[in-house]
Amino acid sequence: MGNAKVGNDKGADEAKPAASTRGPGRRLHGAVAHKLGTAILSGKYAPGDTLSGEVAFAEELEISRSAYREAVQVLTAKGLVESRPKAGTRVLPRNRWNLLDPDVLAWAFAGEPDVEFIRNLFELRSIVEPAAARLAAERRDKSDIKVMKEALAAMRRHTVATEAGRAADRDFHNAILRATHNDALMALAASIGAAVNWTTQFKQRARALPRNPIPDHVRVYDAIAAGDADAASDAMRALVDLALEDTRSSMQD
Amino acid sequence: MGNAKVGNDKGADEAKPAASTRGPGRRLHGAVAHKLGTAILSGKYAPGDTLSGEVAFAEELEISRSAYREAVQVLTAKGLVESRPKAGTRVLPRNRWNLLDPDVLAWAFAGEPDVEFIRNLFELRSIVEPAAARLAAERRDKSDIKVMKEALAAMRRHTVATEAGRAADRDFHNAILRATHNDALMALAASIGAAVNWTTQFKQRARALPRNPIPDHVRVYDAIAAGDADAASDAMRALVDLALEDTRSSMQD
DNA sequence: TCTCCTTATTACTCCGACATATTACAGCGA
DNA sequence: TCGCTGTAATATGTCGGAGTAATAAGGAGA
Repeated sequence: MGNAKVGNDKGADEAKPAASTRGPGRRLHGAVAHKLGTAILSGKYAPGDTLSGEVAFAEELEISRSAYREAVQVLTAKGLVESRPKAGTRVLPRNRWNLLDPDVLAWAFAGEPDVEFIRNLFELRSIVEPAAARLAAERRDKSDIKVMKEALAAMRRHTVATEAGRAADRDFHNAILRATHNDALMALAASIGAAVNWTTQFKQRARALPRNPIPDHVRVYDAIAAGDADAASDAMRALVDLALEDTRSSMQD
Repeated sequence: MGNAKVGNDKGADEAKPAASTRGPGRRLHGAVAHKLGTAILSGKYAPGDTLSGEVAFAEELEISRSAYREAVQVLTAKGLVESRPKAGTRVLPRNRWNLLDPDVLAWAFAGEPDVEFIRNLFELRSIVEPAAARLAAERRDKSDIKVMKEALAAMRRHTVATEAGRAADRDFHNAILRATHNDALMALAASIGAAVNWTTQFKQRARALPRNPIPDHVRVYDAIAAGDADAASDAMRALVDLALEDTRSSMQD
């Protein structure tokens, strides 16, 4: 069989390979992609910067070149970097980034998120969500309403101060997007849901829940359930505007 | 130096490694990702299906496991597939796909695109673009107007029948998104631009340019240049509605 | 019937080498 | 001196194989 041991014997007391967060179900290259992604989004590597060569960087991270390359492929797929022979791997300009990608959003909010970017996300919400609520009011079926009702009940039960409550909030908004029966809009749900989640988390970080969000949500729900498109659109617009106001006031401190 | 030849000697007359489209600047794993991506988007591999194991599939494609794995990482990053030990690599349900990702959109339009999906994309356009035109009218600066003016001139010069004309059309819409000075909206530009491009290509495939799109664009441009937000929004809404109508009529044949 | 454990399968990680593409420079010619 | 062309250096790209770890499935026991 051969006793030639060539595998990864990283030494008996080398501890662990630096990849900080690495639970089960979280692969090594995924952890590295997360590490590099947050580094880029936080500005540690600016657009135009060239990363150290594969060999050097992989060695620095104490991982194999294969794992490093697979991580870079992920970043490339999301438009963050570009690799060319001889030229190296360099960070692309910001307008090439897929900012709506759920992972990229997660990386953006991993550190201290840009205030201007949060404003932009709310502007996107204020465009998409009222229109989505209008369509949902026109097209929702019984099961859509059921999901929204349950999400609303869960929000009431847990409040948005808990993780379960925020998940219910996300579910509520996702249910509206799904009720439009439009795949393209549903794809935005992941992005918008992420924005909803992290911004609410930010709101309550600053001050303890400045306002009860339940009534706003109930108004949206009632309008959609009643099939009143105009009312649904208006109610959702009011909800987003109020959420933006709360978030803005808690960020200006 | 050793004469032990172990590298990739694919035989003298093996032709090429099956990866069909593979130009310079187009890596092997990129080509494989494209191949698999189009296969998934076209429905050749349905959600829930399990791909053959790494070894078997890589062998079938006549590429190394490394290249195959890097391609799969790309698909994973875009939410198309998920890999787990023992379970294999399986196609995720459609609602997990990042349908707004430019590459995914390209793969979706590589074959015969779903008519319903095109309708959904137009619905997204009819939500986002009028709102974007409104913001652009409020925030545009001189350079924004300049870019739009040039794109419009290029459209007039080449007509949308040519590739250069379609590129100008895309540039025009991108310029509007960019004039909002909102990063999140600009990220949508890539997706919407792709939709604009392929749908116009489809329109003229069926019938030779049913209507001159220039006047619609001029109305939008004038309103934005004049800073009239309401007019810009209305003009853009009309433009998208007319484009949808043209596309729909050319698809129903 | 249910839970726990064992086992087999599959993806995951590592390694070292060779191939290829692209940049940068040097030499040459106009 | 300027511009072009061919050559060499270098980093990414690709390859094959070996060994590890995680998980789903099946079997043993309660």
